Amino acid sequence: MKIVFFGSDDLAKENLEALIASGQRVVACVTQPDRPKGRTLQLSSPLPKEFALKNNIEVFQPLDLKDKVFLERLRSFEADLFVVIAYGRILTDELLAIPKIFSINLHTSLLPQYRGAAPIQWAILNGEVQTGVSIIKMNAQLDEGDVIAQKIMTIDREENAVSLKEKMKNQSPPFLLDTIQNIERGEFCFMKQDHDKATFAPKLTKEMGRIDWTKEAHVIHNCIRGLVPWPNAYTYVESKMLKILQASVVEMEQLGGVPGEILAILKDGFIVRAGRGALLIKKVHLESSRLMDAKSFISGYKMKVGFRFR
RNA sequence: CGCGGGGUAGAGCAGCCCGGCAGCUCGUCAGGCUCAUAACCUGAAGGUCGACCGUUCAAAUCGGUCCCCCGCAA
Repeated sequence: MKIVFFGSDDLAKENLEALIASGQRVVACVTQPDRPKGRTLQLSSPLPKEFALKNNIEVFQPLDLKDKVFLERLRSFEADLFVVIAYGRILTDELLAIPKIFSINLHTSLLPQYRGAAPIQWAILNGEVQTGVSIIKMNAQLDEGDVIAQKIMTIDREENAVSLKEKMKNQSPPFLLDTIQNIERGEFCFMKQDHDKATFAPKLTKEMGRIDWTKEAHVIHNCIRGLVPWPNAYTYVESKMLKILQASVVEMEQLGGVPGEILAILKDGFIVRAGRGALLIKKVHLESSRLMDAKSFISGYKMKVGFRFR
């Protein structure tokens, strides 16, 4: 099939790669404009762009999706299908109407749950034990289109947003290819989403990462797991921000101390009291320093039992 | 010219302001104590103080140039 691909991140790039490898005719790739990135503010390209160019696929990075010239160029490909994965913008009806069959979107949740920008992270933040990927027929409303296929995936107890996304990068391409083949053969149906059951996964914010040590240990743990690699769960050591990148919930019967206090220092980390339960902190990243294991942090900064994080 | 922190033993840091013996916690190795141990005691190994240039009797420390890492902001 003739496909126009829309996507901007690493998950998109994996799927684009799989589409091309499978022999589908990807005729164009639409992605976000290059943006300044990093400390040096150097312009950087979305991952799918690089990949598309290497494969001699025409790349579009429109600022305005209603731009007449852009729309005309897209029409001129006479594509069968638009495939949209983490493109980062809502497509208009006019755009969605261009392909001969329709436009599909691969979304990283079991819709109607977790519509929006950060479904992977929110599933973990809420302590879900399963999530998945959905392929829907797109309409102009955000993640509301009819479901064509879904794949369920489990979330392990120690899974974090990075490892879960990695799983999806591995498992979504075959799922996407199968689904496209089914569409090609006409072997598919639409399942309406139950809009009453819809939940939302809005963009993450920096503030969400601030650890409230009076919360239950597993809630803080979900925050640590769900907010990597950005914005991360963090607390403060005096005036310096300390990101906590990896931890596990510790079952302890009797807890002394107050929330945020270091209760013990062990070989593989240190234990901090939460509102209920405690956490074994394993990996941290102190402001201005680099990522380090918790034991190194304790060694270098002379942390002692009884120290209290704020 | 966006703001800021940093590079010192295998890891993490102090020392720099005010130049004068290379330090701390952890790890490693050897030995001791112990019913035992991740605890405790004794000892040891391990360094181009990011690189180069300059100042000085003397530079981790002062001045200059460059390289690399990180946080914020975007």
